[in-house]
Amino acid sequence: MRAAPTILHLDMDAFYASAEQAAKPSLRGKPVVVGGLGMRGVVATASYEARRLGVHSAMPMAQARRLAPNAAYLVPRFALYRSVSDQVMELLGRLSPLVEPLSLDEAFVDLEAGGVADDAASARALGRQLRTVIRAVTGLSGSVGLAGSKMLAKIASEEAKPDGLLLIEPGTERELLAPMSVRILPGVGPATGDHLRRAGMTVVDDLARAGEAELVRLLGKAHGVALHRMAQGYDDRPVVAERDAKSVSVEDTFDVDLHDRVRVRSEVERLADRCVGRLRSAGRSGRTVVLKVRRYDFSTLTRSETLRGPTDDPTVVREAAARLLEAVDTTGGVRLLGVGVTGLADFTQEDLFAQAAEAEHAAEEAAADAPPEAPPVAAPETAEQGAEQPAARRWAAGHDVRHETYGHGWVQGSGVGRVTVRFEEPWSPPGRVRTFRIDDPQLEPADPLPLVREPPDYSSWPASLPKSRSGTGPADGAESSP
DNA sequence: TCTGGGGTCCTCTGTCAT
DNA sequence: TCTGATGACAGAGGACCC
Repeated sequence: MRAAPTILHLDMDAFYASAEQAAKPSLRGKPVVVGGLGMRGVVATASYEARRLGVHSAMPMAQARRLAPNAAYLVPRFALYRSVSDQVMELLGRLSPLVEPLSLDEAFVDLEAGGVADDAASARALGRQLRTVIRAVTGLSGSVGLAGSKMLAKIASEEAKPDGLLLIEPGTERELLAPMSVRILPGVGPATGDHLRRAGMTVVDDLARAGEAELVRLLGKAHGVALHRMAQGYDDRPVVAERDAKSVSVEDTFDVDLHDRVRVRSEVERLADRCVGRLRSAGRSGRTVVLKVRRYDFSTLTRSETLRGPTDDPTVVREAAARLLEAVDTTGGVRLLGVGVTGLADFTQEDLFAQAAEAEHAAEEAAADAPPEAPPVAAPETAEQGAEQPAARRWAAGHDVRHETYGHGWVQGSGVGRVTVRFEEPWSPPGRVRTFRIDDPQLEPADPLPLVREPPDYSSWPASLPKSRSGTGPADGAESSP
């Protein structure tokens, strides 16, 4: 364990939902739910207002609608979230060369490697400044955890949420963790939590007292040893700045189970092409092709095939996926299909058979591609509007539009040949709603606007702010230490 | 209530070579 | 030649995370 709080964990608060509220003044203070709007969608993020109504991440969207019928339901806009995330990561990068992003809204920073904080007071001051700067630059709030390890920094930011900062003083870890639920520890999900509960262990202290041998007996070597160490507050995992992807995969859940074997096969080929597209745009190739099938009863199986060398050839991946599908019984219906590639490499080594096969297939493909393929039952993110609208003019809920007369707005809803738009910008007061025909020529899709029109100049931060300043920071949120 | 999508890591089992 | 131990690897599945 380290002697000073040298790891910072930043977690943006209800990130997707907060970004939507920042972009859409009329949604501020109101319940907002972001997620898949199809019949089988789930909640990605709920605003704190929606959480108070019982809506939470991973909840089926149908259930969320029952709990919060008046909430705004929006599809995710990853382009917007990514641009905000880039701003935040750039700020973190000024603190240290070692920044480990966990997702768009979360990251670890090794403050020791950055040499920006040498004691608890300066770490706390830095965390406070960071929250202030992030709010000024992005318009959003984030919570900061400071501790001597990744695990504890993450627990600290979790405890600080929303919009807070928590520093765990070195030496207090064990005492702090002892009464917490075992579920607070990384790697303890519903299954392991249940397993431990049946063995009479519900809080972290139970694990620390149980001893390593008992946890290994219950959970296996790797998990048991790691959990026992973490239960005592030990975690020496380093902050890793660059992580290479180990697999690439795509999958689709269908609004209605697929029964037609021919259709299943064509979907697998489509997914294989999409997967290769992703693989190629990352400049990678892969050696093992994985097919994933979730059946009507939610049972999931995977089948994989390892090729003689890595490939980024769509024909090779398509054929491997098709071979794997042959071995799967799909009677009863298919709910989800996925195609992935693992064993990634930076080069390809096509075998001669595959290349020969590709040449053979070239002619067949030209013929097969001629008639347009039937569209999927529903693209998950546009399922709601999909049924009654032509593919060229889909207006997804929450997406930005521009109207020649009324300016910038966002789609509030659409259906029966009409689209309803609310005209407002992140810095305007709540705007008016107007309805148009879906093919109105004056209405165009638009790029998201930045959430802050004129962010203050923080280009010289953190050097521009005093390094050690404890107790005089802006009172913009909860702050504590245990 | 009825369960997304994109990942990572671990464990177990079977096969094959030594 | 047969047998068992061992390790590497592939394949499948489970759990977890955001």
